[in-house]
Amino acid sequence: MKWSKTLIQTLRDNPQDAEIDSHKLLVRAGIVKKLAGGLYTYLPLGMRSLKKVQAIVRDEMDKAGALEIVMPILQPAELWRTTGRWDTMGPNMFKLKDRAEREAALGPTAEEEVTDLVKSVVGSYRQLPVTLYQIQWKFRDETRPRFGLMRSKEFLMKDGYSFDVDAEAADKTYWNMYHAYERIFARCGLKAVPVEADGGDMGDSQTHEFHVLADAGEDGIAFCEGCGYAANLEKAARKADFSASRDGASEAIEEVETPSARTIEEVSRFLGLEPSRFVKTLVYSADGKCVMVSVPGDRDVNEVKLKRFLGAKTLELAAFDDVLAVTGAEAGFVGPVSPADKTLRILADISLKGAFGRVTGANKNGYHIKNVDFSRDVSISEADYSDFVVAAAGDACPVCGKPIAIRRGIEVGQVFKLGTKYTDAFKAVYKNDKLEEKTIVMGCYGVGVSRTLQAVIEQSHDKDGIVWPASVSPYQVCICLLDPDTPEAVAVSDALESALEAKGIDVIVDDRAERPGVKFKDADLIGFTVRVVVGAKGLANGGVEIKLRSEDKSKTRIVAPELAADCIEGLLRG
RNA sequence: CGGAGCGUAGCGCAGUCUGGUAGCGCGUUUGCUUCGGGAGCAAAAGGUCGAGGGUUCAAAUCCCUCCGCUCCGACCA
Repeated sequence: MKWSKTLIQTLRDNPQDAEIDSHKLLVRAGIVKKLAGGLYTYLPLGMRSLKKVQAIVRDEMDKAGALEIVMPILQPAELWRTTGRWDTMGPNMFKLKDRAEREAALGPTAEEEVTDLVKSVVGSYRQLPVTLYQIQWKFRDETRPRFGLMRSKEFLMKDGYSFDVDAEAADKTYWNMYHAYERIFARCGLKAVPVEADGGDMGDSQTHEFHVLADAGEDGIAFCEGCGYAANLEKAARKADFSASRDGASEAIEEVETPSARTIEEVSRFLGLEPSRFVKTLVYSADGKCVMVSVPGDRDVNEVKLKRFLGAKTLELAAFDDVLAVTGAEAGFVGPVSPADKTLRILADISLKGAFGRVTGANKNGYHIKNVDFSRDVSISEADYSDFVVAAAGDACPVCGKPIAIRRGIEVGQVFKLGTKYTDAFKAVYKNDKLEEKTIVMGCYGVGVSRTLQAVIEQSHDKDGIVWPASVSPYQVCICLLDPDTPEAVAVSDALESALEAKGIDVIVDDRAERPGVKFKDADLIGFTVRVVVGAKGLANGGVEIKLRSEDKSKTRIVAPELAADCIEGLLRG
């Protein structure tokens, strides 16, 4: 392909609406162009890379035994009402009506659609297991689209769904997909790490997210250098540290006036004590019923853990009036010691078990209590002490006890055991060899294809631009033809282009009437894996100049034109 | 949805406070000179100043309403 025949627009300046490097580079290199917030056009270069990511995903899914299909983006509302998600997904779905007032949604995912399909097609254990997948545009009405392709309203996703006879078979399928995912991301040139995650509304389901570590990532991940434990912060557990709980002696309770000091920060400054001496107490409404939870003053409540512990469908901070009613005080002065409502269930973080010498709210506006002893002053049942805080750097790893670190990650994929949540709702059953009806056991597997593209850039760029891995580079080779008016140079370039194409290597020839500097800058910005310079000066020196984008200028190889194609092939292979 | 900022040529911006001819850099087009890391000179094209309304002799500028974009937060099977 000749540069002059394609459509490439590069920009010198960073777009004013881009924040992170990969987003700036996507735009500057002419990979994508924004149409509106969260909506992007893939320009010719971007389309090429996107197709390469798709091809890798498709290849690995096929090798793993999955079958490709395509399902409609426009999904009837009835499907979603069957599982109740028409309402629970609520505003995250783009909903619309046709001229006959029939409701539908632009698919944000396709569990309902695929389960409905399988229910009608599969009836026998002989047809199982089966895994179906599609690479299809998905739509989510994000409250805040961000960072280019990282969180957009419309994005390309590979979504796969497995159907097995029982949990044991589903487990095998799960790990089969897990390993396929490891290969997919490795082939895209990404270092993606699988991390344990919370199953959310799916209950106790097992799930792993695949994360690309990057400061720009939106998710927090707890890591243990010691044993390799990795978990999403929503899920990450810790070995509770009791040391801070038991310093000092247990003294008599003492009420102190703390007017207008509500936050831990304010009260600790007011009383001149470390935040860790305090107990932070919040009142939540779980499925409409109030519950109180206490955690160390320097920690945050992990609502996902709390919700899971309670088995609640909904969990939110209790309304102002409810807090007053159950505790007798306004938020800021509540505590676990004798709240107004004697039937109020009180939970506390495991690290507070047996703790004394603590400061809590007094359930009386303007007052706190000192010297609280949890085993003496607080009425919490044994079972209601659990892990309710967000893991933090330095916490003890739940597996090996070494201190954990917190990193940021971009979630590029997730594998998930769904159990029978959807097959129950749709009554998707099969008959076993004894003619008994059994419910199909499901799993689902997602790859954010467009997000993966950006994750590659986020993980692989330098000050000059993108550094594409060969597998997803829009063109693997860029020939900078410095003298497009010199027949000898053109002949060398054309011959090399043909030789590379004959080897199945895609190549773009920069044949523009631009100065060398412009071509070098653009080649670096777009980041083609291999750069070849064909110019009169080089040819006089004995050949063409070949270098990897990832290499320094000093590594440039000068190679005779007839040997160049083989040399490049070798570089791309490895 | 709450808080903050922004909207002027394809891109990046100045001009707005203090109303009076719409500007700069990059890019684009043409010509000449250049030519190994974003060249120089000369000429040119390109704008409903986000939209609508109001005030005024006069509005990019002041007032009102709306729309869009970005960031922080909440949210995220």
